[in-house]
Amino acid sequence: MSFKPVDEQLKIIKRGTVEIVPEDELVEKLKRSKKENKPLRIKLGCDPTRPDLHLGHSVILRKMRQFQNLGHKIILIIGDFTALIGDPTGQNKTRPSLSPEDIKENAKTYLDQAGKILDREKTEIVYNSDWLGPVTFEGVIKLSSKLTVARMIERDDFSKRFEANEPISLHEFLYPLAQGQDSVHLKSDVELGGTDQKFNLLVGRDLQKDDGQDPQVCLMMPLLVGTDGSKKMSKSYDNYIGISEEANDMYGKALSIPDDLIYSYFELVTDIPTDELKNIKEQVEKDPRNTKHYLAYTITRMYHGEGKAKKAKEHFEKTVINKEIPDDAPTFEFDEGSTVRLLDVISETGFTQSNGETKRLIKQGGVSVDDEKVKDINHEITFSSGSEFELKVGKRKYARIKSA
RNA sequence: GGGGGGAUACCAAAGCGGCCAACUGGGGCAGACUGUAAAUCUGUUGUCUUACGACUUCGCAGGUUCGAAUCCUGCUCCCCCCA
Repeated sequence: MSFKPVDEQLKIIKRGTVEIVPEDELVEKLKRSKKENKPLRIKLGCDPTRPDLHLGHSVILRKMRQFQNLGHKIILIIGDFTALIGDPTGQNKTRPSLSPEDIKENAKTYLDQAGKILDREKTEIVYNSDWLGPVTFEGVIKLSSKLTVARMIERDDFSKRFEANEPISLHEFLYPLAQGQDSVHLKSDVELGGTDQKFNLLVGRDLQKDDGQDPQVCLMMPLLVGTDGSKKMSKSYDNYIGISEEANDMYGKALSIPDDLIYSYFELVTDIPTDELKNIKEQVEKDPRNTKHYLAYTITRMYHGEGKAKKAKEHFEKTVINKEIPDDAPTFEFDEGSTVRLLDVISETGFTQSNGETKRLIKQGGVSVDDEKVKDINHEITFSSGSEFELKVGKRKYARIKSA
């Protein structure tokens, strides 16, 4: 196959990147690749501890996909061995080690999800236990002699934890070495990672040099800011949009991001052509509301297709903007002629955790029947022949209740 | 090896014999508002009960006491300092 001209490739590669270390080496690698008609080896390590991928992960996976589209070889490392350590990056706690069974299960889930973004056929998948597993204790000692303690503890992750009197296990120091050893083993040309991975990626360069290899180029992508608009997108902050989420949730969550994130979301997580991004920038200024709807639509479309994306848009307009009951609200039936307390009706729907919570909701005006707020916790509903009510509990829970 | 400090609800962190279901902040939930599921403001945040109230909860197991998250004993886990 023939590769695109280097400058064209570079333009695609650089979309959204924060830093390429060093950029001129990347250019050299691309030139050589084109000249020799040999794809670059692009490496991404993934940690099989959190099987729920979200848009934050998609930033890097999409970059991998772009390399793939340019004809390069992408290699996905399932960090089944490194997961035994747990990447300390960005952590304020030691991660628990996982059992081999968990890791296997998680890796599968990971691949299923990553397959929504990557071309699975053209992706090489490797497990780093294959080469890290057989390393002897002697090998570990030799490897660990290549990094100093000073260099390790100057890292933010560690120094903060150290100052806060939080535990740092010795084995966590081995993580960057293990990850770097992956690069040596795979002879990678480029490794991708978030900006928080810079240290780990650079260790890979050092180890490769030490091994006499042409060192990898490190390409850092920004950490996507979550829907709260401040912290990085992460499951533990609950500010994420999962790539396996329902279309409706995806749409709604995308719409909840602050306006000043609209552009970067277009740049980092959508397939909008790079040339169109300029227009998007103008649109955001002129009409943030509709541009954000377009963003929500685009994201939903990428993972669920046009049809579901349109429905999600309608669903949002119907329930949130017009505050109507959605078509797919569940139905609950009660005996004809019976009189049931609202409290028990809600309990029946399973919308709340306890009666205490239900009462609280009612008192606070969070429950309405047929569009009318009910604030009396003793309110009763009589089901006569053919009666049917629309019940709304909290912001987003709807049900139809009727007699049967 | 020696010395010191700590374990409290989803998280962080007060409380140190009754006034504690437990201050406060974050988070969550709800209301108002809004183009929005954002921001902001307000309320709320153990279980059961219409309510009075009852019950379970402060690392684990016992004990002292009319009464313990608070005192004592043992156990488990964690952090710091010195060596």
